[in-house]
Amino acid sequence: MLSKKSQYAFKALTYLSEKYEQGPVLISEISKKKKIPLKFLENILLELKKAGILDSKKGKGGGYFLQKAPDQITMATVIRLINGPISMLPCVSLYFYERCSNCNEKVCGLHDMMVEVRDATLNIVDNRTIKDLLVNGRG
Amino acid sequence: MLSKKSQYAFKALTYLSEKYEQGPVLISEISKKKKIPLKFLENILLELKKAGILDSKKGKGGGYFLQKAPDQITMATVIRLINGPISMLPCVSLYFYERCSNCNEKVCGLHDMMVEVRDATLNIVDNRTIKDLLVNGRG
DNA sequence: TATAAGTCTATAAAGTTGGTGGGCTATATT
DNA sequence: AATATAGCCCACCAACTTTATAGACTTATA
Repeated sequence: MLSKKSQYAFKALTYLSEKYEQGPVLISEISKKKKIPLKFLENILLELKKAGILDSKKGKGGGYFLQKAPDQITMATVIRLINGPISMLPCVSLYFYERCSNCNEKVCGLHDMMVEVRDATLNIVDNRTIKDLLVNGRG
Repeated sequence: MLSKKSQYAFKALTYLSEKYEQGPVLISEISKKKKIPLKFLENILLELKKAGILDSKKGKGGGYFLQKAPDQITMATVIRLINGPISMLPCVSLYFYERCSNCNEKVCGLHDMMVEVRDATLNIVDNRTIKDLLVNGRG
C-alpha cells in the first residue's frame, strides 16, 4: 500500500502541475488547499527537491515549483522515492535489490511469480506521469 | 512489499504441498526444514487453518496438512490473508475497501491509475496457486 | 494416565509511520 | 543595514506494526 506520505506527495505534485510555469508556490498554500499537515509537507517537498523533481526559491516571493514538465515525471520515480520499492520482494527489486536469505533465486517459484507482478506493475507506473493525474480538472 | 510473515507462509505452504495427502506434518518439522521461528510459524499456521486453507490434528501423530489441493489455493487468497490488501490504495481495494478522505474517487487520476495496477496484479495472483510455487523441485 | 502436539493469551523489542517544534539561512524589499 | 519572508535543517515523539517469544491450556493417542 502507498503510505499517506506518498498520497500527500501526489496531491502536492498535482497542485504544482496545475501551476506549472506560473512561478513559485508557497508550502502553506499547498498545505491549505490540499489539506496536508504543513511541517510534514515541508519534509516531502524537500525530499522531492533533493531528488531533482522540484526546485525552490527562498525569501519573499519564494516557494516551490516543478523542475521538469509534469509529463516528464514518472509515477515510478515518485513512488520509489517517497514510498520505496515497487516490487513485492527485495530479491526481485531493480532499485532496492537484496539477496534472498534462505532461498536460491534461480530455483524459486515465488521469485518468478513476483518478477511477473513487478513487470506488470512497472508496465503501468513507468509509462504514466504526474500529468496523467490531472486529466479534466481532476486531482 | 510482502512481509516476512508472508514469505514464511509461502515456504510453509510449499513444504505442505510437497507432503500433500501424506498425513499430518509437525510444526517443528516445517520450522526446522524451512528455517522459520517455531512460535511464529505456529501463529501463521493457525491463521491459515482458521481461513480454511489448512487443517490440523492434535496429539500424537498430529500436525498440519492442506485442506485443499495445492492448485486450489490461489496466491491472492494467501496474500490477502497474511499480508493484507493487494491494492496500492484503500479506495481501489476489492476486499479492504475504504473511502478516500480528501478526494472524489470518480474524478481522481491516481485512483484510476491504481485500479489499473490492481487489475494487472490480480491478473497474475488470482491465476496462480501455491502449486506454481513448486515447479521442478523448487521452493 | 502419560505424552505428544496443536491452541490461546499475553508480552515485548525493534522498526516504521505520521507528525511537531524550534531555530537557522537565504532572499527581497525598504 | 534592517526587517520580513519563506524555505532548510535537526531533533524529537506518539502510535502503530512487525517479528518474534513465553507459558499455560486443551485434545488425542498409546
